[in-house]
Amino acid sequence: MSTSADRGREVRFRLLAAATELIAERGWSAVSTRVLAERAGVGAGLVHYHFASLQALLTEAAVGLMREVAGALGPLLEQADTPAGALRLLMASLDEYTGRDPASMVFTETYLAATRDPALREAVAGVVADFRGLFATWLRGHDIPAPEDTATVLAAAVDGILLHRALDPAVTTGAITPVLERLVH
Amino acid sequence: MSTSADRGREVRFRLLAAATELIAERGWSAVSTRVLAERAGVGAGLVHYHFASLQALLTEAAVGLMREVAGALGPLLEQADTPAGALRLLMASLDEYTGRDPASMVFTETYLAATRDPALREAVAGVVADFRGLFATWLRGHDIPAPEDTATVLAAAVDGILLHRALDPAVTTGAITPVLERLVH
Amino acid sequence: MSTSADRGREVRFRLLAAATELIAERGWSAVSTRVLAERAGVGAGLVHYHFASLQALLTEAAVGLMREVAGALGPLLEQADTPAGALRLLMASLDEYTGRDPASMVFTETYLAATRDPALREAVAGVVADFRGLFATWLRGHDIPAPEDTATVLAAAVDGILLHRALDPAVTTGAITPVLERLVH
Amino acid sequence: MSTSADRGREVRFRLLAAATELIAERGWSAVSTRVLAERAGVGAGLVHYHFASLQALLTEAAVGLMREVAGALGPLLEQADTPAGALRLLMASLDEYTGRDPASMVFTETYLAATRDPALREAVAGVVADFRGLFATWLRGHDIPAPEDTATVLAAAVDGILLHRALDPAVTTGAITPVLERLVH
DNA sequence: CATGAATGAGTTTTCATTCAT
DNA sequence: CATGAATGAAAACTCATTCAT
Repeated sequence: MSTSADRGREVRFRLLAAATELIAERGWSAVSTRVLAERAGVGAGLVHYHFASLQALLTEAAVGLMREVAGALGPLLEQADTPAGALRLLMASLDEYTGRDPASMVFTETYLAATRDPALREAVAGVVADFRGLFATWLRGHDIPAPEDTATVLAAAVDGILLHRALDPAVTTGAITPVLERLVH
Repeated sequence: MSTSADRGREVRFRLLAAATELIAERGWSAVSTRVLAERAGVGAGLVHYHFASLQALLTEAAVGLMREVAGALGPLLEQADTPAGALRLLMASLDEYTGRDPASMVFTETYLAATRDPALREAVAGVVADFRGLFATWLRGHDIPAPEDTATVLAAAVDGILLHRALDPAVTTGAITPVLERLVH
Repeated sequence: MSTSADRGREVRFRLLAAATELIAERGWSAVSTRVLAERAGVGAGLVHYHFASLQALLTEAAVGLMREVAGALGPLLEQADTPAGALRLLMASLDEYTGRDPASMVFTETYLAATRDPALREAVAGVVADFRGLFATWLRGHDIPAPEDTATVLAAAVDGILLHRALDPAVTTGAITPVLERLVH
Repeated sequence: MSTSADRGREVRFRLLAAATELIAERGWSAVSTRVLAERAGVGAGLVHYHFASLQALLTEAAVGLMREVAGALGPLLEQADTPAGALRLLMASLDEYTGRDPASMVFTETYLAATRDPALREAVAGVVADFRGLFATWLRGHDIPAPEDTATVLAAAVDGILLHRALDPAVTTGAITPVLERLVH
């Protein structure tokens, strides 16, 4: 019933949520403590009360979101019978992401920020490795040659597609899926 | 003979060169006029003398570099006989880019900056469209089905690979090329 | 038996000990409640529970240490037979202080802080007056002319030496003692 | 006639003057950019335009003042015929400093700050070494035994006296001079 | 007696841009 | 064509203190 600790948790949560929104809207390096606190509806001083630094807060928020999104691959693969089916399910789920939606933007922003922050890079690399590993295991179980490398290409293609779709909405899964299916025959 | 105008051109050029370096090193939004002028070896006031704004300078520099790099596709395709051969040449040229080198960084930085700057987006979209168009035409001439969409996938894959390779150097063209060849039989 | 009150005393003591450490390490005005509580191993809120203000805590800690150090003069003088002997004992005890050790730093930090805090100044002036008075009485008993003023000069010299020794370790008691002996024949 | 550069020099000068005032009034670590700019009557942004950091500005100001004050020893010694005479002149000039006046405060504040800033320490140590060296040379020329060590003691005594006089105005040169004369017989 | 979340003003520093020369 | 001083807002971060629990 300790309302004090509860309020603390609530504030932390709101800050993390505001962080993902703002990374998407303004870009990683344009998220300021001021706007962050304002968006979260808390006092500006609380940012550094709950987090060691702004970077630490952004990192926790971004990696959390990435893990959540990438974690959807597991259930998705369980529903698939054939590689082509899995690919179609993956592409279907990709339709939720326009390349300019919050989640897509956070992915790319974080990839880029990771280039300049070793701690962040390690965390992000972990998420990507998990995604690739899970996919590769499934592909091997379905007799796809070079399953590791195929997973690597598919993971990269997914992010590349989001990157390009942010510039050009004509990059649709409808057009792309038939081409990508060639990868899993 | 107009030494004065020549010096002006020289300063402009040096500023543009410094801009691409710094976008790569520090990230698009962390390039400041002071550092820019220092790197170019000119007075700080000159930035706004030669360019309307810092953003305008960054845009001109980044798009210029992108056009230059993407323009290498033409000569490359002229050397190729078969689609698989073209892919191998493309991958070979990709080995120059580690994902963390200046050119790669400028590409990703600019993709992201373009998300938030309409003028920049249009310019970048143009570069990408040219790349895709050139590639698609070539693929059509070599009887690849769905040449446009194949070019789209390949262009996206290339950028996705650079993005992932920045995080994990194990993403090598050696591993990836055989998989990508499936896209072009 | 009152464990609760005992714990309170213990916390007070730990805070005071942490305060002298931190005044020495960081300087009087750079001691913050957060670091203080951390060093003492107690919650941050306790600082203001046990002390009226941070300044009050620092004052109590610093003056306590000064009184302790200055109080060593009494026993020292009891061991001395001649003025020169007393001086040599004083200089020998001065060798414990390098000018950059915790006690020396607290002395100088507190002298300076006292300049701007009347309550602190009074307390510090009392400590110095006691030191001078004790020394002067002893000097008078040993037929040194102008015992008060001699004590004043010696007390000032001691602090001046610590101040200079912090900058230049070559200011050793070995070199200085023969000169200071001239003050007491 | 370049008013622009002149104004720059003027601003630099005013900032340095304001710095010594404020170090004396508030203490080294309590001088903030805001108050500094306000006192100097310039915009707050100018502090970091003209100086690399606040510490650099404080250092330049303090060391400049110390050199100026310590430099007065030379002319003073030229006026003196005997060691006792030199001491009396030194003490007379010391009467300008009450221990709580700007110059005295800057000296002690800077000694203390030098403890925690290597660059500052070196600069301050240089000033003190010059003072001691000049004095020692003069003492040697007047047949004082152990001239170096005597100069060391006198320099330390002078600063110690200022330190104690800040706490207790009763520490007058009138009382002290006769005692110190014993050092130069 | 103790906790730790919250506050709001404070800190140094960096910035793009303007403008007089 | 070029300089560099100036501006004013914004950045991240720290702080002593209060207070509900």
